[in-house]
Amino acid sequence: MNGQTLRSINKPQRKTHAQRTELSDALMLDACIDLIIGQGTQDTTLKAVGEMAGYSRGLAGARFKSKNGLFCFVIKRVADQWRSEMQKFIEGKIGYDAICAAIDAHQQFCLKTPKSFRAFYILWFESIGHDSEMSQVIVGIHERRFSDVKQWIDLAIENNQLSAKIDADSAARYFLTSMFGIIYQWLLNPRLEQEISLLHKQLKETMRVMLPVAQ
Amino acid sequence: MNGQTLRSINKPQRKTHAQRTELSDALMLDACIDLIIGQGTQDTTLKAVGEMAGYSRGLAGARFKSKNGLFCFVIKRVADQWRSEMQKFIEGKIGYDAICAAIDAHQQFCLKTPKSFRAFYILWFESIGHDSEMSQVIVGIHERRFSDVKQWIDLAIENNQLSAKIDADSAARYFLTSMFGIIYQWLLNPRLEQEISLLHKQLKETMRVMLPVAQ
DNA sequence: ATCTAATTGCTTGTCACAAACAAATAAATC
DNA sequence: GATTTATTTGTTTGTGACAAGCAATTAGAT
Repeated sequence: MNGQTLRSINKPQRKTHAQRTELSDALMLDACIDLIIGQGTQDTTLKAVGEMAGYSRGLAGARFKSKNGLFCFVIKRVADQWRSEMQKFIEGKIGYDAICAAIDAHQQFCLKTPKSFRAFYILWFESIGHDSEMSQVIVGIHERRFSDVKQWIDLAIENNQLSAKIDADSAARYFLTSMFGIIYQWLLNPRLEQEISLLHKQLKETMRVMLPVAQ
Repeated sequence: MNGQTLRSINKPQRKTHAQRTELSDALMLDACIDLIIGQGTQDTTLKAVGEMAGYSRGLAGARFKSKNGLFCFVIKRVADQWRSEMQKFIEGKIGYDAICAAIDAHQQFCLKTPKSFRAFYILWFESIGHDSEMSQVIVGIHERRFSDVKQWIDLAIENNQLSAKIDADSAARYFLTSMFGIIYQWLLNPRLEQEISLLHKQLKETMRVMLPVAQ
């Protein structure tokens, strides 16, 4: 972005409707992430999001129907964006390699600390307390991730890289569970970089034990 | 409780001031937990808590100053209650035994699913999104737990039960991190009892590897 | 191409309701 | 009986939600 945030760019005239919504969506996404990080979800208001994005107090509400709707939008957008970043780390890897790559990717994200990553997981963990649409979105993403990881393991077993005795289901679940534990620690105190990096390393070792090679 | 909830017991007359607040505190605690479980924290209002406890709409606010204040109270109360329950499982155990006992205790709680346990962790994870007093309380409890676990390990090393090479700090951190991962999974879907029980078992095995015996 | 009608983005006005606080009442303590 | 403490009631402020209106873009007809 070169120091210049999206928000500060003046919008030229004559836009198509699609461009208009695309722009305002992006600006409000940006504003919402900043607000969540800066003052928490509780104090992030629809009004503030709209105005910080350079629009009226009402736009965020009109676009997303509700505060939960806005947060759902944020989660979906960041999840998509994040998933495609993740693909670069994984490439064609499977089995233990893929898992290590996923761990590395996450660690990179934690260190770089893009605001969106942090806001995403704040919303993620918070959704536990609201029985809203957001929970559904979260559950969806969660299942998608689970089947990704499971497939990495299954493929490696088929490929004879990993032992056929492995229970891919429970290994995948254990992996995701541990990852969420680590992410929670990072949310709690992102400054403990060394400790978080060690946790990632320890998880790799655990997964190595849990995923013995064939024979 | 014998089917009869605290809330339904008629309060006899003439109580001391201490008894009065103790009673209303308990009733509101109970009501708040039920509301959190039933409709999430968002829709749990101070008014509803007061009235469900059998008082006026204003009492919860007057007693706890704010919604966050109420939630802090709930967290502190349940944490204390839960910690003393935990002590029964631990008794004098140290080292790996103590950790296994703690895992067993948690699993018991997950299975029995007392409402307070669930409400507690909902508030716990949710506090991540609010930069309020609650975060401080959570961090405090977290540090207390950490030093407990660390001490179990340190004592066992001093006692020559566990290898002196162990880094108690990082082992304790890894343990707590994994536990939170499991608890999050349980919050997400408490019905997966078998899977959760397996996760606990797997964590025991990991900790066994991470805590080698002396020699 | 150009004018008009319909659609869509965005703004403003308003209502309901919860949090927060002030002030009043009821009960216990001294 | 005076004072303190628990509980209730009254009021303010601000947010979410929605309805109605305005402004810009799009589509259709001539």
